[in-house]
Amino acid sequence: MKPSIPTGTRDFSPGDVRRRQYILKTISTVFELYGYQPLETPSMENLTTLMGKYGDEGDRLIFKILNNGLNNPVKAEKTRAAFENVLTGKNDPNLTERALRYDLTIPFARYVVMHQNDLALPFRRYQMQPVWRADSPQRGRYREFWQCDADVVGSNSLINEAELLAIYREAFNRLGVPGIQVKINSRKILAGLAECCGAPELMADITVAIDKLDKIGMEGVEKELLERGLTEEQIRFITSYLAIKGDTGAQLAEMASLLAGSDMAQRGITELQDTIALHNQLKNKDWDSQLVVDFTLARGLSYYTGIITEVSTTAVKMGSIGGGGRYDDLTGLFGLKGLSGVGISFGIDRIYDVMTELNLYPDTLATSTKVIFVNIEAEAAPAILGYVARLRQAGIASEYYPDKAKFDKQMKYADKRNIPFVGIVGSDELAASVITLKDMRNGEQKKLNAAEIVDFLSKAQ
RNA sequence: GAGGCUAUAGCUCAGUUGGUUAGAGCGUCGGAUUGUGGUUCCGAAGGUCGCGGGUUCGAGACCCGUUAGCCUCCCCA
Repeated sequence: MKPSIPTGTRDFSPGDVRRRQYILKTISTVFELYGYQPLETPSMENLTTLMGKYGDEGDRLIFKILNNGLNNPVKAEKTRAAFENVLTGKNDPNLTERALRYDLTIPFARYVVMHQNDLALPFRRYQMQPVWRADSPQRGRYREFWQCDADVVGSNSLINEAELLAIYREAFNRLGVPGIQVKINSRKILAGLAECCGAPELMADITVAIDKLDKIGMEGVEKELLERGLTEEQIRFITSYLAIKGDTGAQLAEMASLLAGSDMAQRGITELQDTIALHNQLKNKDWDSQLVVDFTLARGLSYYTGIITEVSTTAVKMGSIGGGGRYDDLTGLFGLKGLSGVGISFGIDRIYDVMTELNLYPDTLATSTKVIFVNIEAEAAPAILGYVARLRQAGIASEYYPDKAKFDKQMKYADKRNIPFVGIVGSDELAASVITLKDMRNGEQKKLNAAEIVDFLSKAQ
């Protein structure tokens, strides 16, 4: 049988894992700097927790888990009825009642409601775990991928928004990803647009269409709006909305006058202005990313209500590598009303792909073991095991090639593993109680005793 | 859900209008070299040409079906 892995998943070899851990470590360090605490939730949730939270398309993409014990003859009738139910496109708990998590936000909301009595609000948490989507894979899209979320619940302050934007910029600055654009918009402005053109019920259709502006152009957007049931007059209004350009201040002022008829939109504009002003107090001059207002930014998830944000890079052709926003009543879905939240997410797999394509990792990630002792003289085993024990005690990663093999083969092994030093203890060295230490990068060799080798390798790069 | 492309050695791929026994590079193993890696040189192993059917004297190639993978749209990180 030819081994394979499911579509849209991948193996990560040792070097890959080091690169991914570097990304995760960099981001978690920034999260911690901003006071966020780690959280983990189960890979699977009850299906009822997830269904209906991500829109129709989202529901379709949830990976469901088949119940165990379906072959139980006692339940055969129920199971058959459940299967009929599923054939009509519904879910049935007699067939499936659990699913793999689709994102980290809904499980977090579920967690907050379940642990509300133990939490000190406002509660800031970060979470770095895989999520699963039953989507058909393509470039930058996987069925299993990692997200890295930071959310805060129990605070309405825009300081949170301003800080989360700062987290994006700080993290991508530390990772050294070029061409980063952090785009922001407000759901309230989008709602105001729908309101002002007299089609509040078509807000979703309008946002989906205008979100594609940079992809399909103004004509494409107009065509799509028409198909989605907007009138010519409404489309003209949306066109004038999309035509607003210039620097941030001017754009916001112009938008305020265009959407003068909507209180909702005015609130959204004020929130954007305030968020940017707060962010400007926090920002670091060294960050070379851009914070840009983008009125076409929509974002799919239906639960957002305030500021929304999305991150992309101009350096590589790739979809968004992060996104987030405010959701006023997320926990309300689970019975806890009046708790507002705001959060962001880093798409680790896309960030990893971008950084791999641009080769943005520090060289130091490659090294692991510092010295390997070759196995050429069986009698030397006790002495060498003593050496590696001392080296490890001193914090130096050391190995002893476990099998007696040809010298040549062991040297090739050390070379392939990129191990910088090789320790040689044959009969001569054993008799003299020394180690011949070879630096694989320049070929130089020297004889050291046990104390000297610990000292030397502690200092050696 | 709609459309396009691909499937040949462990990996990446070549294979001429259909013509003898299926090719390369990389990797693996052995040797040059039983106490010295990277660079060389020699040799070896490794194939149901995705699967099933059809056309043909003859199919890796052409046709039909099927499965899987990749890509685009939709949507998303």
